[in-house]
Amino acid sequence: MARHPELRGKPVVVGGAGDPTQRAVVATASYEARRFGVHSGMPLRTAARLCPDAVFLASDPPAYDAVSEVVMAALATLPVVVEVLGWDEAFLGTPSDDPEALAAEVQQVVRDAAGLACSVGIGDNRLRAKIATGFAKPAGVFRLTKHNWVEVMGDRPPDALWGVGSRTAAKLAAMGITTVVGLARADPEALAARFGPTMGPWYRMLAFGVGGTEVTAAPYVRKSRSREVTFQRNLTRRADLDAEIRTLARRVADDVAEEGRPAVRVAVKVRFAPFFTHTRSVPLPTPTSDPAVIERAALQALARFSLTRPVRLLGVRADFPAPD
DNA sequence: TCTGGGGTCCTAGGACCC
DNA sequence: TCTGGGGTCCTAGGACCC
Repeated sequence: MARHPELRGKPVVVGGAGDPTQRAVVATASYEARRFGVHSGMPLRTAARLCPDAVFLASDPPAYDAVSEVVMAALATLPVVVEVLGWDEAFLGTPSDDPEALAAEVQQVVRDAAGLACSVGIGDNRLRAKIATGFAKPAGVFRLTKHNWVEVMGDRPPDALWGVGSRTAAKLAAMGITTVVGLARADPEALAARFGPTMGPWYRMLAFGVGGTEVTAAPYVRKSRSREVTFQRNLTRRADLDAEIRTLARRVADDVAEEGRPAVRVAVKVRFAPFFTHTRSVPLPTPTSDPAVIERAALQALARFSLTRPVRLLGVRADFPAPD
């Protein structure tokens, strides 16, 4: 909307190359488009069917990188600890007697710096602040704390919680758990038996609204770098697969070099038609950033697959050593 | 001819060791 | 003529998030 004011008020869908006949998904959509049922993650093709009059725009990551930097730099001028979460989100950590006033200040600072509106969620921990942000949209402010947690969240489905997705929600439903309150009252032993000793009890804690409060400005240390590509037409020839893996491996090697730390493992991801995804990985004999070694390892990993079905996606990932 | 790209974390099974 | 118990490491897959 900032780049194309003439599109304000119209249904706009952003994703892929902006061509709804291609294999790609919706990155984001204007509220006008959402009214037709369009949402993030939906195939562009489907979006075009639901909303044929929508304007389709290509995703432009370099532009979002640049604007994101402007926004995050603006947030850094505030008397808070800023923890960046991605292109368009950050935790701001601070005690405050008047968080709504601070939220208004945040919105003003972002508007001045980037000409963008934003939503602010206020919470007494990270989980509640994060969930509150959803209720603040569009461009509003919402406060979620222990005082209104049950009232706001109690009757909602468990996947309203940050960390519970559709798969877990379905498993919970099969156990008879269909609300946040129901999850809070669930038997921890039963949850541990179903989801493991870490995840089971953790889901129940989420239902109580329990979450960490620390916000850190410590620099982000990546644990892996990866590149992947979905082909517009499935690949079947082995020579084509090898060539694509070489290209991806070289891009990953560039990323590893940029990281300034050697990689210890290389993994290859293959998505077969219609949609089965498998991975194979090989440890590197010694930590390295050498593009030739990374490329050879990727080809080795690819060779471990039985490549009989058509391939719709290939990916290469390099892992960095785990911290001591 | 539905289903992106870039990440993180947890789980489970097998190998291996004492 | 039946094959323990405990531990660690490696690997692949699943789930989730932006």
